[in-house]
Parts: sequence; C-alpha cells; structure tokens
Amino acid sequence: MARKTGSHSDITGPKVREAALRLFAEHGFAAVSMRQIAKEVGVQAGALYLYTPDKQTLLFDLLSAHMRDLLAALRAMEMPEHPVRQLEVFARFHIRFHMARRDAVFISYMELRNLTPENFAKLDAMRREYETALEQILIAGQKAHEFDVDDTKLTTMAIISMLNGVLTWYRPDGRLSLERVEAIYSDMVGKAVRMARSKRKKLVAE
Amino acid sequence: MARKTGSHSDITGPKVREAALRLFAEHGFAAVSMRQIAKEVGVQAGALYLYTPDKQTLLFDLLSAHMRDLLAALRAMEMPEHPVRQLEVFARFHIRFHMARRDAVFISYMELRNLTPENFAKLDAMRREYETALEQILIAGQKAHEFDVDDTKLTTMAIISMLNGVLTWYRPDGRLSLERVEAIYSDMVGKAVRMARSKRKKLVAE
DNA sequence: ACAGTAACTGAACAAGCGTTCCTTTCAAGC
DNA sequence: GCTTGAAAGGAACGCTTGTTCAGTTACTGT
Repeated sequence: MARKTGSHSDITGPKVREAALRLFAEHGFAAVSMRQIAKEVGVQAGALYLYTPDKQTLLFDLLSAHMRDLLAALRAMEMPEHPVRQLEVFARFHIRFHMARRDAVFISYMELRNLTPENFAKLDAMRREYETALEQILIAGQKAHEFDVDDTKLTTMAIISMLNGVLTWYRPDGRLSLERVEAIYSDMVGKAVRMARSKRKKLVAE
Repeated sequence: MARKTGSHSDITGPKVREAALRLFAEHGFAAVSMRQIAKEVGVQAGALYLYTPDKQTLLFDLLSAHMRDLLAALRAMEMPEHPVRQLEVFARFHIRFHMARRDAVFISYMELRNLTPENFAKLDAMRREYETALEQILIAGQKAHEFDVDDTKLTTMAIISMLNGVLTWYRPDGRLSLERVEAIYSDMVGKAVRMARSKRKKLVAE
C-alpha cells in the first residue's frame, strides 16, 4: 500500500522536520537513524528522501530555519531608546524565544560539528549577527556612561551563555514562573554591566 | 604480530582513555566507533575490551573520573572567610580547572543522555554536590548582607552557565590572556550578585 | 473514463557497527 | 632455557546504517 488518503507533501514534509528535530534533540544527530525518523512519521525510510537529499542536509535545514526565525524575530522587535531598557528587552526576548524552541537550540549548540564546513560557516555567520546585536547595545550603553564593561565582546558572550543556561534547568512545572525567571535574569544582567552610581556621577561631573 | 616491545597495560590503558576522551569530544559519543579509538591507540578493536567491558562504560569512566577530580580539587582548595572573596576564588577556580579539561567538560554536558539511568544518577549527584558548594557561598553572602540575590538556586545555575560560556569561545592564542578573562568574569559575577551600597547601609543601620 | 504523476513501499546494497573468540607473540619468573 | 600468562592480532558474528530504485498506489486534471 502506498499513498494513504489525505497524505500529501504539505503534511508529510513538516512532519518529517518535526520528528527529526525532536529525535535529534533527544538522542543526538548521530544516534538517530533515518528509519527511526520514518517510523515516527509513519512512513518507510526511503520516502524521507522525497523531502531531503540526505541526512546531513536535513540537519542543516532545521538549524538554518531556526536561525532565520531568530533573526527575523529580533529585527521585528521594537527597541526602546535607552540602552538600559534595551538590554532588559533583549534578555527577556532571548529567554522567551529560546525557551519556546528548546529542541532547536539544543541541537544548535551540540550538532554543529556534524555539518560540512560550508554549512557550518553559514550558520556561524547568522549566529554572529545575533551576537552583534547584543554587543551594539553594550557599546551604546558604554558610550552613554550607563554601562561599565571591560570588553564588549567578552561580555556579550558571557551574557548569552548565562541566558542560555536557563534552558538547561528550567522546568515549566517547577517552582518559578517563566515571567519571574525572565525578571531575575534581566535584573542580574543589568547589575553585571551597569556602572556604579558613584562612578557615573564623577564622570558626568567632568 | 602481537605485544610490541615495551607496550603494557599501564601504557595502553591511559592511551585508550585519552583517545576516547578526545574523539568523543570532537565527534560525539555515538559518532565514534571502537575501531576509530583503536586506530588512534595503535591497536586492534578487540584489544580495547581488555580495558573496558563495553563502550558505554568507557564513557561513564571518563566522566566519573572527571567529576571525581573536580570535587577533589574543590575540596583541596582553601577558601577565604569573606563570601565576596569566596565567590571570586570560586569563579577563578571554575574557569581555570575547566579550561584545562575542555574535552571532559564538553562531553559532560553533551553525552549524559548516552548513559544508563543508574550511571547518570551517579554523575548527577556529583554535579549537584559541586553546585551546592557555590550555592553555600551565595547563602553565606546573603546572610552577611553582602549579596542581594532573588533566588540562590537560580543564581547558582546562572553563574555556572556564565562561567562555562568561556569554554565555548576562549582561544589561548586569542586577544585576551586567561588571567585577564578570569579577572573580568569574576568581577562581573561579583557585580551581578552584590548588594547595592546604599541598600546595605540602610540594612546595617537598622 | 482515463491518463499522468505525486507519494510511497519494500527490497536491496555495500559499508560499518559493537562485541566475541581463538590464536599468536613476547616478557618475566623460575 | 622453559613455562606461564598477559597483551594483542585478526577473523568472524549478527545487526544496523544511509541511500537507491523499480514497482505500486491513489489522487488530480481533463
């Protein structure tokens, strides 16, 4: 039997990507076989090759779609004027967006080594674009004497790793609401980079 | 030909673990075959089973040895009295220790899912012990009105993720020395948790 | 009603997997 | 110098892997 009623490319295609995303996140790219993905979709392994040229491209497509969405969401966000507020908005955005896509984020950090150099380079460029957006906030705050940061690049990385940490431990049914976690984190990030009030007064006086 | 001159269990054993550690970190546990490890060691695949009952146990042994070393080093470290200083010492220790063992750390965060539930539980207990050491510093600082932390558990996780971030981007031949990175990070961590001076004065006055 | 084609099956391919086992080699102890 | 046993070789085991492909089915447009 082939071609079940109501099954189309429009349906199976997304199902393949969803199944692959979930399985890759759960077991790792190398540990998941095409037959496992096919079983999850309800199809034979050979049929998957109607939707991807090979396993590695399937991984790349998942990751690049994720990064594309991330950058689009970032650009669509309206930013306040004040760097201090910008940083808070960014922190909250980062946590919220990534929490809703845990699987994709997980894979993004674990399976980059399974990509060809060219595919890796493409994703890496997108990642850097995202990080640069944060760094620009830090630079602006630095200029406005609001932030006191030793090294904007290093601080950018530090903030992102800290925010990403939420993904590894947060459980929706846990002790804290996501709203509260967002608040605590954006507060901590703010304190970590903000200039001491005494120092700012001194600078402004000059 | 078997048993080359000067090759013994004392030599091959460590070589197996070193090769496995490096390859697992580079390609992932599932993607590395016993034959690859054997080739790296300069031995046939079957010989590996003189040093490990199976592949999964090899992984667990690497990870538990790493955690054992980490906890031992933590206990051996002499801690200053003041929580603010303790936090700085901890941050610096964490960066330094983990930077020297990037491969093991990498695997520790990526390959836990490849362990049996029992083996996972053992490592998880050791990890929690390490995290608790940091949390105790935060609690002590909180009591002494030195720190102003919303939630010690959450903050513990946030600090550790932030520190771990160093491993993903730091390059020894890069722009910054490890000493300087340690300094900046421990400073940022301090600022993120320390109580504002004005607030502390108010509390002490009461 | 019929042709065309998109969607899928199911079998096959060579290659590689973890692991076992018997054999061979060599160093140390007597 | 001979025996013993540790250390390793090398072949073999049954299975799984990613991928291909000829054949089959069910839907669509006419």
